[in-house]
Amino acid sequence: MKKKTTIYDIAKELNVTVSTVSRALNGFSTISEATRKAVLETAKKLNYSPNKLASSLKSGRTQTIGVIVPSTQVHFFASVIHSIEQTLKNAGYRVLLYQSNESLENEINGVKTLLEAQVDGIIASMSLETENVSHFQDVIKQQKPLILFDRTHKNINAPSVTINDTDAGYIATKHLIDQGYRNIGFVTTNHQIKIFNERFEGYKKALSDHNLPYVEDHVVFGGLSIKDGRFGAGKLLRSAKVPDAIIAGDDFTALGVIKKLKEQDLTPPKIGVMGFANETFSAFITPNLSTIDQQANKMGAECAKMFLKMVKKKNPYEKIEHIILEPLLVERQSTNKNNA
Amino acid sequence: MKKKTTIYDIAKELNVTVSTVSRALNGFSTISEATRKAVLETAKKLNYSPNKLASSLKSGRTQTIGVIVPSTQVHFFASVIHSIEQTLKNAGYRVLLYQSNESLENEINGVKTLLEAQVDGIIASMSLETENVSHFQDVIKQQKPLILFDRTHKNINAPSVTINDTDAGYIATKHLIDQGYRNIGFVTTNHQIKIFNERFEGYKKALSDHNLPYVEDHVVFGGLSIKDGRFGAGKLLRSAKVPDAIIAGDDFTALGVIKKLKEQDLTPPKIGVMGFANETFSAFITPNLSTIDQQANKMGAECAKMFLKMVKKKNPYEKIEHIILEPLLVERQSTNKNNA
DNA sequence: ATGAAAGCGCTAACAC
DNA sequence: GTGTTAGCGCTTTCAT
Repeated sequence: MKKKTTIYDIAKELNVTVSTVSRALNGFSTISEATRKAVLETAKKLNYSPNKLASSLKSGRTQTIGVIVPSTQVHFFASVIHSIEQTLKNAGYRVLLYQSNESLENEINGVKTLLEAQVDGIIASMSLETENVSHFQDVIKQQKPLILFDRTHKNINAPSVTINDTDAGYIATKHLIDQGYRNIGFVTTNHQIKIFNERFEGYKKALSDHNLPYVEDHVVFGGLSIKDGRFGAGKLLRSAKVPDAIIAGDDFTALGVIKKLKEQDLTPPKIGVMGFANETFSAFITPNLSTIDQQANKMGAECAKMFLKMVKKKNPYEKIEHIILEPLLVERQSTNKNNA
Repeated sequence: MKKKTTIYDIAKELNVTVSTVSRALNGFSTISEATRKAVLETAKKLNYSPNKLASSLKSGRTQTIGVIVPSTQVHFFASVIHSIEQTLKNAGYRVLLYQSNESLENEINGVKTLLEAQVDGIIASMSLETENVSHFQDVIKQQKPLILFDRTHKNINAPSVTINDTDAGYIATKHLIDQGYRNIGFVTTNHQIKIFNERFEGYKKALSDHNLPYVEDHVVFGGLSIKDGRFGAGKLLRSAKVPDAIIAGDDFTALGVIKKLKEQDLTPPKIGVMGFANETFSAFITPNLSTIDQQANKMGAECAKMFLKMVKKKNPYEKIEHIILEPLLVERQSTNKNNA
């Protein structure tokens, strides 16, 4: 393995200095056309490939952004990552990926790792475990752009891109009410993540706006998964007054709810079911699932644009923007009461 | 924004030299316990965070691996990335992500970008467009580990992790035959990617092993998508002898096939349908879809392990290993002929 | 239009 | 056990 070509090799070959080569390579205007051409040719001939590490060390900027998500296995996060990378690569940035796996410890390590790698900024969605957010404060302290999406936290004063989750909860509930359902249950999580609280608030507000009582027995706090959905539905079916519709914390949980209901011959829309997230499968299951679309692609693109905006400011935190996307109601069979 | 602390600041504070600090920080044994402790404390006090860029520049290793996939939106790739990152982070490596979006140009740029970022190796699955592979040869020329997974190419002499796609095609076909289907159609792609050719070979071999004729009209070459599936199914339904089962190139295509069949009141398993990939939704659609699992998580983990093995050799290409995982048959309703 | 040289933060070979 | 110093490859200020 022969040593890699550096600008010194090019300089030597042409009997010029490295500064000339560097300028030629970077398209400075103070270089004679002849020199530039010679440099470019020699670079090609010697198979030169720039070492961005060195220029990063000098400039203090790596053209790399860190992205922290719970898991790429969750389609929503994979989609957000997709658009972040797509958008940012066009602006000359690379994406360094880190998964927290819903663990706070991992997340802390992620921030540390990414900062040590000298990323120019971080885009993150928090783990379910995260309550103390001091690791994220470290990013802000360094005056590097930090953008939070979807799962944010009240104690952190950074820009964010979210959907309006109160609206999301409201819209989901209102949709069920509009369809004629009156006793609406809710299977959600007890984690202290803003979005879940907000959806719950939206749910309560919709009930109250439509003069429906809030029934404590109609809310199940647990985890979010197919299994939790089955469990939640089971619990609701055993409650004093059985709900005629159920909102689940996400589409997987909704799937569990549906499975349970099918077993009891209460296949939706007999009992209405709504999810959150609009996973790929939700359109294809039977009955297909009404849900709230969280605009993953748009969210990723907005995060990327926000980063690009912040990164060119001397003080990125001078004016903190919060972008709130509107949740989209996706009406499907599982809430189509008239066809019950 | 105050300047970041370096080992020089720590050295000055303690009246020692940077080498001492460096040694203490890196746990060299030639440092007195007292000094080490003092350094560690001061580092903490000054909020020191190492600049890995600098050490990478010095050492020539970045502890970063590049991963190139068509798109994180495809669940299979997202899963592979998931395990790669999980496995590699434990070994102290970071993952730099690049999506080709099935475009050769992007893929070429990806390799270039990652090499310029001085990654220690690359794990990649090729775009559908890729026929010329010289950009990948550049990685090998640099003697950096290159590991290809799932979508490989005959012209590239690098380690790979794949599933046995001939077997996959064979197993899928044989399963249908075992279920009693006799006229088996195939909706696949015309792209020159090894895995698709191999599945097709497996399909033909299974037919011949079971004394079934290979009927040219029963094979549709097109794209892979829900739409292509509908189209392919439509074409097969119009053929002289309508097939009683259809294998689709992937689960999305299978979904399209199923939709078309449902419209014609030929809902599987009336006509049997098999997919490839075992996407999340495949278990939840109606009828749920028999498919071939490609062991995404295992594949990612194997890629990561292969990289770790190669990276510690002086000549990583001394002995090129090809890991071939067995495809897993996932039997579900869509091929359950006895329940038709 | 080009050259000389300092320095980004860290490591390591070589002294003492 | 600790210090000195020369780079890693590149950018950039200051000269010429």
